[in-house]
Amino acid sequence: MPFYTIAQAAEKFGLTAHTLRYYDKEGLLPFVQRSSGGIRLFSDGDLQWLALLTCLKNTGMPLKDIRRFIEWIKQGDESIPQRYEMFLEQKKRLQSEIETMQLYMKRIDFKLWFYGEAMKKGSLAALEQDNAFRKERDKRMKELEQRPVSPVCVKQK
Amino acid sequence: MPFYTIAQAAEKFGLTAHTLRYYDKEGLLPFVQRSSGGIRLFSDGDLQWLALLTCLKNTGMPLKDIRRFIEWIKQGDESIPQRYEMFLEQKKRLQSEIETMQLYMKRIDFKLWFYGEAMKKGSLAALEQDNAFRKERDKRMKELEQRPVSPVCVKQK
DNA sequence: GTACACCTTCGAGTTTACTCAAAGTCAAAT
DNA sequence: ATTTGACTTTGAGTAAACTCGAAGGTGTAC
Repeated sequence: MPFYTIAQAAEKFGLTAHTLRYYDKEGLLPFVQRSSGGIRLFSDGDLQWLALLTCLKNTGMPLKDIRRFIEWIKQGDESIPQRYEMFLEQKKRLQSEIETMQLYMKRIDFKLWFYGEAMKKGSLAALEQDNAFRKERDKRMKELEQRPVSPVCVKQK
Repeated sequence: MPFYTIAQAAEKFGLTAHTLRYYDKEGLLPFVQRSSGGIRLFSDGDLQWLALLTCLKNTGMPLKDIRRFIEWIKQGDESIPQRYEMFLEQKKRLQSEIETMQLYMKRIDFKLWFYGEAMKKGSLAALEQDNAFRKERDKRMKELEQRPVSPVCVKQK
């Protein structure tokens, strides 16, 4: 089966048909064909493109930068260095994002430990009585970085 | 020095004073004291709280969920299990986020390799001529996962 | 004592990426 | 042939998190 409907394509990437039509309107799906009746036909190549699109979008690239990338593709070979550069930047951004996420993970693990101890004791006041706990807590807190979070790009759902 | 101004506090977390005032208005800074003249005084404890706030926010928690967490804190000991549960969920979410980011990294590395090869050859048409390249490309493309993009929460900047 | 940066509140505006409603069209099944 | 349900377009509306401007108070340096 060579083609997918908009709903099938959307489903494969956790999007809605609405969203794909929006992307199309915004010029982000430049290669999708139409049937004689005007219905969008998503080929395997289009799904590959969608995989790349969602990769870029979900790693923090704004839709307008993706549009610029499409312009570069349309320009052909002369824009290859710009495209390389773009992916290099995106890699850097993603690397620093992952590192930041790992620091956040440590903070969340700390709170899990903290509330786990609190549940054992039954109350926060009781925890504060415990010298051994306070010492351990201070030690663990010191290991948490207080970092000035650079261009972080995680969004709320 | 026991207190920081709003601008100093903002700077430590890569925010603006405007944003901190917005957070305060939204009830997200419930413990910040004021001077006799009404000026916000950020203590070390407040900075700790800001570190946690930015951690939760930047790992995808909406401000309204953070507000709910504040309500739990105000309720005292009886809400400790809910708070533990909240951090457990946040940990799961962050883990899956990091895994997804690592998959995206593979896709970006693939494109870097691809455009790197293209730059060596000088044109995409020339690349397509090269049997060895096509074989290697197909092999690498097969290793890219096409799907697992569940509740991803990275945002554009 | 006045300049000046920084603080205040309030409320309106912006950005980004959707998200949906309405009204109509297409294609397969009965 | 009609019905069903997924598809189409246009254009308006929404949500979240800021972001800014206006008008005015505060406090320290010269």
